[in-house]
Amino acid sequence: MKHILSQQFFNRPTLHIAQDLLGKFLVCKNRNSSISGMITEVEAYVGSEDKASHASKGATPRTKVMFGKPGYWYVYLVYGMHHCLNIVTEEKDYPAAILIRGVEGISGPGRVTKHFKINIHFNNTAASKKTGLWIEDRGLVLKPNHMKRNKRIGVDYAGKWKNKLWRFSII
DNA sequence: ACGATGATGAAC
DNA sequence: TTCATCATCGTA
Repeated sequence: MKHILSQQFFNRPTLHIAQDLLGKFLVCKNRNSSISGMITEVEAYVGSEDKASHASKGATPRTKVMFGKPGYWYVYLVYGMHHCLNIVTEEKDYPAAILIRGVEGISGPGRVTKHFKINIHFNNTAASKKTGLWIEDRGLVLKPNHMKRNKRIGVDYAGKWKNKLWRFSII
């Protein structure tokens, strides 16, 4: 009862996927090591209109991956120091992604990438066993009352979009 | 409360 | 080519 989330899993409405990702497991594997952890907090960025999303500026060299196929990683360097890991969602040409903000025992997107040793080289690669970084379902079922939704963090510049309750976490 | 630290995108 | 900005974190 353990399977890797497919590209089709990510070709759905982003807010649904975001909630579904809670309780799933992020796995990073190479020839020397294997690390995994339960996803506990995510944040959604949906569409070109979302001023909090990098995609609101259109497709640029950095953001074009958000306009690509679902199930691909979007990794970027923020504040010159920390990497952020996102999974691209929804059909090609519709820009959306979900930021992995926390896994069990690790809180904060910069800490997640540091712990999993995820850097820019994963950008625009598929979430799959082949690339060594994927998300899997281990049969864990969360009850709705064990989840909560809140405003996103670090997007105070985004006008009305800063108030969207698009951050989901396990209580 | 604030500095670190460098890529990014827009303006010039 | 310059410049402001930034989906953060550790230290104070």
